[in-house]
Amino acid sequence: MILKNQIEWALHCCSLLAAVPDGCYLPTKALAEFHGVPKEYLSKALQALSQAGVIEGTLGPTGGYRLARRPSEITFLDIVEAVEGKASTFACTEIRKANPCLPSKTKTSKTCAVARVMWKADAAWRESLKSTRLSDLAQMIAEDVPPEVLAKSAEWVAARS
Amino acid sequence: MILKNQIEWALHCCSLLAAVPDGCYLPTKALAEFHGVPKEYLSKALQALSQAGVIEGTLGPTGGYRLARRPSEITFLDIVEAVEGKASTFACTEIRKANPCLPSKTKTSKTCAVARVMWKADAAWRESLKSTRLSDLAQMIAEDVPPEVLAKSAEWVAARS
DNA sequence: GTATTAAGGATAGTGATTGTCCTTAGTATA
DNA sequence: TATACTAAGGACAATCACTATCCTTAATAC
Ligand code: SF4
Ligand code: SF4
Repeated sequence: MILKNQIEWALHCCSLLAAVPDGCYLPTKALAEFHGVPKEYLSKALQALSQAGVIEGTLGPTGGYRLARRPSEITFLDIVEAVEGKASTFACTEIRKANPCLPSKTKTSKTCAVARVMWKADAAWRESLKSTRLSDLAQMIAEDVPPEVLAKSAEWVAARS
Repeated sequence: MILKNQIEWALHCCSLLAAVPDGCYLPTKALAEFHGVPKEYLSKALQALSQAGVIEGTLGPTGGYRLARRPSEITFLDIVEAVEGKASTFACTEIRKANPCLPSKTKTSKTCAVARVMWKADAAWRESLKSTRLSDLAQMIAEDVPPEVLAKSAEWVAARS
């Protein structure tokens, strides 16, 4: 079980979109080039983000994408769920129904204990993702990346917005 | 992204193995029949659990599996990691390396901020799984399932141990 | 009108999950 | 000792989700 690689792409793209000047848009082409990933496929992830209302796109030359909200109002969970979906990572196939000791007049009791525990863990994962915002990420990156690289990247983005 | 169905099987099997009388073993055949899943494939999950030291098997007639430790010393995490592996659910392909503004003399700084956040969420998920033990599950099930079904199941298991 | 863009449908290629079959070796019982 | 039963595990094939590419359509700026 592993998250799709689009998750990594989406997170990085949102991080980069946070550097786009106000009122401007950054096209898919630039995002794909910056990260060295296929433009066509990255487009699918961006479409998912757009549908989820995390980013918004506009057409034409000068078109592209920008964040739909301020970085402080976008969480990792928003991005992950846009690409990966909101469904729980644990799927229950109700194998308890096969229990030979279960009378056929099954009163379909509430969801079983196993599923409840797994769903609780899933919720803990999502809660953790929800606790980090895009603005927090920008701050972490600012501490990691040398200022000159950061400035150059911002310039690179601005030139294509 | 979704957990493999063997996770559900493994959890249920461990739950059932907790009902095996002391010194006895329950064979794969019985576990598969009880849950209505293919015996051959379930066997793979049980082998993984065995290798992880969660359960232990023995050969011959009267052979089968039993828990390797007391239910209070087996957590959901033990079972999930035995089947699903210990690797993080987030894989980083280092796409930041493609950044055109990054000088080639990359000093491979520490793992990036994005990965750190994702790994932290992964850790929260595992921590939640770790907090529930097999003995807790038995208690939850005892509250959910009618006593007569519970007794009949225990009888069913004992007859095949 | 032309160039550029997002949106999205259609369709392969790839790889992991799922499932089956078979062999090998250890164990209990008669 | 012979037999029946078991776990362990290797070798596949089938299925399905993920990855990737290509193409069409519609909106926008110039
Ligand atoms: S017992 Fe729980 S996890 Fe198992 S099949 Fe039933 S609902 Fe699903
Ligand atoms: S920035 Fe982090 S998540 Fe992105 S490629 Fe680099 S290490 Fe991986």
